[in-house]
Amino acid sequence: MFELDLRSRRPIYEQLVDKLKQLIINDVLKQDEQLPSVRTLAQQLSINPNTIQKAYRELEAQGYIYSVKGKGSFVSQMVAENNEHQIKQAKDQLKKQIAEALFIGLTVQDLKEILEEVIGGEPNDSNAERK
Amino acid sequence: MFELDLRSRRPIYEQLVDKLKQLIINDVLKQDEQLPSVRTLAQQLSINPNTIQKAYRELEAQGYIYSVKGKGSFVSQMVAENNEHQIKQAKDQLKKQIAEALFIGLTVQDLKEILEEVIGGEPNDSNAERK
DNA sequence: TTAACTGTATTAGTATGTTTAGTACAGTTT
DNA sequence: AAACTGTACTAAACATACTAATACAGTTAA
Repeated sequence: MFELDLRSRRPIYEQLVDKLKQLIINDVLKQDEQLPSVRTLAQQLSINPNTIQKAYRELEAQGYIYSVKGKGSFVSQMVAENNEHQIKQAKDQLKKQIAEALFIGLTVQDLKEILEEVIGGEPNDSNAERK
Repeated sequence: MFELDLRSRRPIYEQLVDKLKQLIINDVLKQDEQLPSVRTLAQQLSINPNTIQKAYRELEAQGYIYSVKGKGSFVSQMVAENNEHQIKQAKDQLKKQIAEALFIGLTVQDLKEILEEVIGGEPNDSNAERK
């Protein structure tokens, strides 16, 4: 399903959270699609089921998936409600990131290109309402 | 000089690296300005000098400061040369971050505002050359 | 030269976090 | 009932972060 760097100083469960987020965001894993079970995925990746569970728990806490005992774990639909804190955090982080990018040498042109590139693949959301 | 959250799960030295980066990027610490010595800063922050040193070592590795034995640590001038890898990394990370921001509910309008906001405080760099 | 500063290195001990292993229990599906 | 699902718990191994103490080398000013 994907590759992990077991030798990295970055915890496996964090790598897992990141990879799965990307799959969900990029719509590779679609809404309500079932994720592999903790045991199955653990076997596929040759790591401990507890590590998978930790990643799933984190993803559930962040609202990316939901788990049902006895059934499985599924991709949840992202709702912009109740996310004010998360949104503010994302904004702050982006500001930092952009300032740092400029500092190390990216041009304003670079940034605009990146923005256009990412927006290109997204449905136009600029009329969306958020309470 | 700044505040640290000793109770955070985030390592102290990482918080230090982050704070100092921000000070350098925002020109609070200016080029060739001397940073507090590892011992002085350690005393001010009530933490171990080794932890400061670890942060300084990391900042030096990332090119933000340079240290001279017997003299001290100083803010270095950021050069866009030799940073191709770092720049590519920053671009990739920004793309990820933006995609995630859109996913959790930020609008394209939000992103454009953020970009304008950060660019506003920066010298216009769009004519800069990078080999 | 000496004293007091600077960065740097090393060793050891403690604490915390990550990962594995094993076991167990509850709910679902066939 | 059997085989799957998520979830919880304990114990041990291991890695990392941090502190503490000490030491050494280079710089600077008295």
